[in-house]
Amino acid sequence: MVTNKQLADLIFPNVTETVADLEKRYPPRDLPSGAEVTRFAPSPTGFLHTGSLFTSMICRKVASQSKGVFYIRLEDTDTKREIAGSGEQLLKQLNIFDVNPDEGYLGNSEKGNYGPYVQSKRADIYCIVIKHLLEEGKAYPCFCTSEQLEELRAEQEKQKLNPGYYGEFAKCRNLTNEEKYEKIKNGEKFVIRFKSNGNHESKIKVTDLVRGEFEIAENDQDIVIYKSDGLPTYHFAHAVDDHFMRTTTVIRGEEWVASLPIHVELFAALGWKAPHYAHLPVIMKIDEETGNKRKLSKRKDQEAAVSYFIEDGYLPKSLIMYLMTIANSNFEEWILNNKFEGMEDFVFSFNKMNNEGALFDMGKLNFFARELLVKYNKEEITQLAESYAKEYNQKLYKTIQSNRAYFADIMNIDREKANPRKDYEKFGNVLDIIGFFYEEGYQKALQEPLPFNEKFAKEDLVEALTAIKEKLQVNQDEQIWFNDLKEIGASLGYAANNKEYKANPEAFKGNMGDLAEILRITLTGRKNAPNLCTVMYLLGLEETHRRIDAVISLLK
RNA sequence: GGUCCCAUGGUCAAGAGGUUAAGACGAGACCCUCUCAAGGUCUAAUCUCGGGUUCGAUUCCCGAUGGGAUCACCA
Repeated sequence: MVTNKQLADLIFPNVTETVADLEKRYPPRDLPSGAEVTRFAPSPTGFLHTGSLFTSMICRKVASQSKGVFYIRLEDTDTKREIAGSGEQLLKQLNIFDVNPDEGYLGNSEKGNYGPYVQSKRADIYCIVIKHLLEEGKAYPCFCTSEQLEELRAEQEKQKLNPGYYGEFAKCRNLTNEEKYEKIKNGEKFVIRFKSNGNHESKIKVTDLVRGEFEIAENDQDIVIYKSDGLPTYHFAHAVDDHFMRTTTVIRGEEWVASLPIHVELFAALGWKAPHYAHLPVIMKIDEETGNKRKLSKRKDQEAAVSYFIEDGYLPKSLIMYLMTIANSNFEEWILNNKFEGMEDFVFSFNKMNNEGALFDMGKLNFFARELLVKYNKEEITQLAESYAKEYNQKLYKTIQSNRAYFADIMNIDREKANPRKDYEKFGNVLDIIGFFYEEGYQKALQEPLPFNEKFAKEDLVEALTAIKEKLQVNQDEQIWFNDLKEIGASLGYAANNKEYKANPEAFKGNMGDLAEILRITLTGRKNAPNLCTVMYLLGLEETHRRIDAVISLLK
């Protein structure tokens, strides 16, 4: 007769510690009442996903506002999918968004008394708990091969039964201890399964901080908790880690709702109190092919990777701000009332969260991004652009370096005034906007046909430009400058007074708008630009004349 | 397909058994104006459908439809 204990000893001969020892090693946290312990638990399988940023941002917020703890745990139990270095990468990107852990995995090191915070280093802990389950007869080794499991699945599908390893289909469940003992002795490969007592026909009530209370079928699957590679599966690691790390609130993606019954049963079998759960909606996007909503996909959507926003020169805070509007429906009004400042004072609450996945709205992100960028003064915005460019945009960096003061002046156009321009939402496209200030961008514009108004003959254009070149001075004062231009215009037959022009357009060559447009196109190559007085001032008289000459010769 | 969740303008959404059904982004118009941006004023645009309960339903209930999530020795 082989007892559970003997079987457990055979499987884990070196495990001597007990669950009680673990309880002692990881005592309840000493925190003020109401403090929440949250965690972000990524797998090191790639770069930070926008949805993960969303989740971790909320974890950070919930812990902070309750004076609790937010920690990071690396879930690296899937050795096949692991990408080297991505754990560090994740951490670095979180840091860019100011989502920093209080404890846990920190790359090369870790901090806190509830570690290790990397699952692959916790094998001994999982084994202690599994051994305990084995001894209690709540888990058992399973020797089924993947082929056998596939066959089983195929058969179940044929019979339209729920697929999986449960009830009568859980063959290894019925093996006697002697048989199990024998197989293990013979070196047969095995996994360890949790023995479920659940009934798929009955329902359990679960409570979710976002979704409220709802019913869901009990788990009846004998899920794998210990893989043949000696590492635990997610479900088991979740129960063990979040128990011993004393997590109070598990905040994770909606994709986990379906496995909640497993987790509930696991916690109950272990005799532990389950944490609170908050399952967050997924951020979506309309699929161009099907027209349906779908999860933001790293492969298809650039905005699924936070690196996209970083590399395109968005202020990290603007993404966070936008994400917060998805997180809490009352945030947007709040932040508007607070003039886009003091986000950390906003009180997040789960019941202000919609449990439907929102469509990612680039337009709204851009709105926040512009509002944020407009707050910086000349030196700050230049500094920001410079440090972005240095790391992510060499072309912009060279442009800035060629004449930093000039770049600063350009960025400062109509900036330090009551109603500043809001030209930029990110630094990735500033060169598209201000390129004409530079020789390269200007030359590029000259390659295209210049968009002069067709009502003017070439001779008119040359005449106007010649007069401007002769008489118009650079001036910082917009009024003086514009009066000068008016005078020139009047002498050429352009109406200085628009009402007069409108009353009798035939009497004039055009109005001041027409004349200004001729100059504008000449200096910038385009019909839209910041006010011409400033453009001319920044370009300088010499460059202005050079450009006028260039266009005149182009016209001839 | 089974199970769970969800359904208000283009998007994010507030809302209550009786409302002129908020607000924000976006769009359009006008004003300002050397163009653009900004700013100001204004406009258009929403309760998926069918039953039931009720004096009255967009709101509560049921069903349909649609959408989302999930069904691994992945997390």
